[in-house]
Amino acid sequence: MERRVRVRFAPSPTGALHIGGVRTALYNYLFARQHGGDMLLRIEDTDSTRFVPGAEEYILEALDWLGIGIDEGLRMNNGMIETVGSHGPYRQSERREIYHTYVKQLLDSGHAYIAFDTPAELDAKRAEIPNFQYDARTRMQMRNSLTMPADEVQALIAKGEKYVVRFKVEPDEDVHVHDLIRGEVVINSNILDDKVLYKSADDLPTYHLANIVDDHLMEISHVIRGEEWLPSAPLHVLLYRAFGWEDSMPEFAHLPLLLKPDGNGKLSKRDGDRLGFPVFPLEFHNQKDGTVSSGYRESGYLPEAVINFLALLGWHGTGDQEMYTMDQLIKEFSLDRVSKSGAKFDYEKGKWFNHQYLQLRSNEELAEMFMPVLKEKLSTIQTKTQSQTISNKDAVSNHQLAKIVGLVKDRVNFVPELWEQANFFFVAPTEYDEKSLKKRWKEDSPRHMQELLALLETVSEEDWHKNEQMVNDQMVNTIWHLDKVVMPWIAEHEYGVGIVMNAFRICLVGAARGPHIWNITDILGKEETLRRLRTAISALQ
RNA sequence: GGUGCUAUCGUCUAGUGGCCUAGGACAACGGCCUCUCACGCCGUAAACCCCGGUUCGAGUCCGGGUAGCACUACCA
Repeated sequence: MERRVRVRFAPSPTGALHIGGVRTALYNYLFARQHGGDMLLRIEDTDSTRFVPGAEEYILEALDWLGIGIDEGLRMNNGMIETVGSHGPYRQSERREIYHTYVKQLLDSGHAYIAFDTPAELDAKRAEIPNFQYDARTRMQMRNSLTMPADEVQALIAKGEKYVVRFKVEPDEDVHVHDLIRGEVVINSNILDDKVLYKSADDLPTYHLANIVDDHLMEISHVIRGEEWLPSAPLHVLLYRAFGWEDSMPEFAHLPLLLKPDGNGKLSKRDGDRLGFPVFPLEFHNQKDGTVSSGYRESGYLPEAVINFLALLGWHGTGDQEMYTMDQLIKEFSLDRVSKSGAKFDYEKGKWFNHQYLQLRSNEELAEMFMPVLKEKLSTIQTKTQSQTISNKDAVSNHQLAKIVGLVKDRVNFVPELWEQANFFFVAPTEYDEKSLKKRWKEDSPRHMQELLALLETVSEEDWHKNEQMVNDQMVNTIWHLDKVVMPWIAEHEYGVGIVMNAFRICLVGAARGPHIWNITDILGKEETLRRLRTAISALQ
């Protein structure tokens, strides 16, 4: 019988969603879509002490931004959280009643017991016995319903004494876990401890119990999660068995971890701060500890680039293809092509992906994304210099901005970088790059510029922007009218083309950089070009 | 310490016993293009953790080392 594919992403609202978690969500999503199944989102908030306000919204918004769609459970819809599906509630904190039933079932069937040991007592035990483990060897020395008379247990509970329910792990049994990525994993139950399943202190189960109960009730067919869960997978198998659900137990797939780019170990929040790149999809303001974490979205990343980048960190298709759309990923993804070993987070590759996807966007789209950045930059300059340097009237038209963006986009990886590449279009140079001057500003340059100024003054406003496209050998060459004016003049006086043009460039840009000079003069216009020329001539005497 | 997982260029990876003189991509380096800086294009350098075994033949299978990582909570 073919079981309907139902997978879930079950984050904990303890802060911003880590990029590794995003990848787990992505793989779940790809798997669900490929099999025409359901992608669920469930919130695992069974640790009341670690709850962070806003984390849930953050997680849902991040997935929404990335295009990782949710079919059931909690999801974001136009900025509002909505719940869909008939297997709810989808927040574990709202499922207390359900867990009570199953805790009782385990207690009644003898698969679990009640324990009263306080944290302090447990600590003492750990200090006393090296490698202490609460299990078959030690549980009879502890304060629990296995060692105490039933009426005493009832009395303590009635008194309001805090207790936990522990899973009774049978010793010396080889537990087999079939993993879709790693094959058969066998672990002896002796190394498992009697895990806490439920704590009366906050009337909530722990992850292990809630996870099994929910996956069963929500009819999850495949559990795709990080490798850090592999060691507890045998416990989960035992739990399914204790409930009598082994026949409908989901399949497991444990994903390799995302590692630090330098050194070793799991990628952590700290690494982002330390190495200067985001480890979260969106910027997050943690209300609990007041920290702010940078995000991919705010850093100028395109969601499709983040998806592509993440997809290839631990998975690879059959060929040499690197660029994948979400639809292609859905088609090509397969768990047996997921690597077994951890992947160091290659931030440089991420930048490259963003560059690729940026080039695929239209100039108009990029201009729209760049507009807020531009406005902000211009306003800070304006306040700093009392608007002396703003040369381009007040507003830049969308059309004009798209044109500018088109000239420089191939040299940036991120939208905000457009400013560094295009700032001279909006602000006249106030100083001239020393290195460029040293190399390109010659003794004759002031005289050359003087003559060039005179020459350019003769060009009509109309001719200034004129150009024609020459097509030959599939190459499109733009011949500008100004080119036809200036080049003969250079040739006639036997000036060096490089010498004149570079000096001219410095006058307009302030440095030896930027797109083709006639593109610059076109955008700047005659008036502004000549003004910058005059300013430079007097400044660089 | 215990248990488990993993091991190909600096990084992500292709490789499922002969197609491997180990392929691609990022990064690095060099060249070309060019009025500049970039982009782009072309090229260079760069890896099978070690030791055994199986086999006519091993990066690929097996065993043992070694190393890295994860887990070892009334966290998830």
